[in-house]
Amino acid sequence: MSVETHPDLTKNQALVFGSLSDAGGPLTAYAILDLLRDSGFRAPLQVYRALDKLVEYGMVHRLESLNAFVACSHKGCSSHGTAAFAICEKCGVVSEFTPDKAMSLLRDWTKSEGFQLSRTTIELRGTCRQCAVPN
Amino acid sequence: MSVETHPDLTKNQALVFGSLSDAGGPLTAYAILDLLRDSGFRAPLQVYRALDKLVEYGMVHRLESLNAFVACSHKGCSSHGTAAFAICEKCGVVSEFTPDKAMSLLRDWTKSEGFQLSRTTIELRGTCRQCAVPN
DNA sequence: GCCCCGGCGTTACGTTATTACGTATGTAGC
DNA sequence: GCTACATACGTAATAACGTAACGCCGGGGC
Repeated sequence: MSVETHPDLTKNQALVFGSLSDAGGPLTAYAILDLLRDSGFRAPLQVYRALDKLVEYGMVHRLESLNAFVACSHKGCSSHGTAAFAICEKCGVVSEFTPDKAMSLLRDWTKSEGFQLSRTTIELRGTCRQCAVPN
Repeated sequence: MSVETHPDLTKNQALVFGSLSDAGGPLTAYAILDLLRDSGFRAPLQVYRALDKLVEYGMVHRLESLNAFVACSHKGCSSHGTAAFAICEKCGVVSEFTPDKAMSLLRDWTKSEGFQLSRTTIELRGTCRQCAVPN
């Protein structure tokens, strides 16, 4: 169904990724830990180690302003640019998108400054269309 | 020397802002607490309360990816757009800039989605010109 | 067999942030 | 003056987030 996209996951990595996929939204590391207690998880480090790898593989993103993690919304997580996130402060829904043009402008700035970019965080906080009171 | 820019700060707010200004770079809340023990600070909450106000006034920015705070680099903190930050992972230097064009594109996205934007986080991690090995 | 390495499990600890409660001070209305 | 209210403050306790250090295990290369 999905193209081959990631280096085979270990059991723990698969469990953590499964939790995030099933959740369909952001989870904190400790929330994941609680979800996986029945699967044998006992300590935060088990979660963090798996998350580190999943982030490295690009299958999971870290939301810095939430101290939480979310499964990448791209099917199969094939190659794609830097992700940005819109986070609704009312309902908690997170929308991922790929602001290529904006990134290009940010990269222009880094080039002019001689700054070697390794990672970009773009997070928008606000209210989603559903939650914006319509009347 | 500086134009009138902020609603008079309370003693604690002034102390915290002074610490950040003097530091010339990011500090964590607990680092500020340690700096201000001699001034009578005893508990984290004293720092966090002051920081909340300073951020609200736009005089201090929170760096989400660092869990730290930095004084706004605009003199007098007069009106300005959303700030972005380039953080050198080698030397820790933080450069603030105002990516108006990129923000405009991000706002285009929010408008098309009906997302009401309240706050934007843009943080670039990488290596600054000084720290990039030149040979 | 032997070594190395990546992943794993566990304990303990460090760091960051908040909840809850009570006190002090200023100001507006009466 | 007095009350009512809002804002700031002080303190203690605790919650939430993240990491260091240790040792074990299993698989691959030689």
